[in-house]
Amino acid sequence: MEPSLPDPSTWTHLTKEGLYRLQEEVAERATFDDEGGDVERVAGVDQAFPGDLVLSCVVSMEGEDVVERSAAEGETPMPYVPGLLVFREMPTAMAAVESLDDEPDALLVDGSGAIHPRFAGLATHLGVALDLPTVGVIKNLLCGETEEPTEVGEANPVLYEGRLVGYSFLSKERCNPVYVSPGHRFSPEGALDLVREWLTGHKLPEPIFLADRCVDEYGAGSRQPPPG
DNA sequence: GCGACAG
DNA sequence: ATCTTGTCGC
Repeated sequence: MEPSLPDPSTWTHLTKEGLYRLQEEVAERATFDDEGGDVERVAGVDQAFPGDLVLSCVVSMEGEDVVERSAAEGETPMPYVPGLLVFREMPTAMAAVESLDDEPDALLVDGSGAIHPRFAGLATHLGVALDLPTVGVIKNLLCGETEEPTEVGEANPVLYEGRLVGYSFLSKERCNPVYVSPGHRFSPEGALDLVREWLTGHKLPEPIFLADRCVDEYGAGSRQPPPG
């Protein structure tokens, strides 16, 4: 059995180099192959940051139906640093996913996967920590090179350090492309397929779109558990 | 040294 | 991410 990753409470005591090392370990444990099996239930994950708080919402779906929602909140552990976003969003995102009554077959995360300086974005950390297949979707490229797609449905490889880490993908007319990458237990192609399957007319796949709306309402309202 | 840089 | 009105276009 592999040794478990350090507890989130120790992260703030680590140096930048220590955090980099942690990400490298997570990347080593991640698998970028399609070994998730049948994917029926998919949950979207997104965060918001009102004041000093971190709010996370998860919306679990099967087909067209929302089958469950969950939320979690906490204080910001540390400021946002490009490449180290995971240490800011992980704790509440994990808590929100773990508070679901029924575990989904896969996670669509508002954050990157293999498209990352050390091949371990938020989606990868969540996947490895929860042992769930995950896919990362971002709106701005963190690293790597790609040819921007110009036609709806067009997807082009994102290369970083000679590796295929994901795809730039035009999901909707008159929108900027999104960048899709495997988090854990998905290949770059499988990750792109999952995003395509969960597109319903919005720029982002429906579970993430709804998690986005959910977390906004959760933060704007009386911070009560989100309604159905 | 300078700029770039998920959310 | 967040601070924010109107406005152009489907």
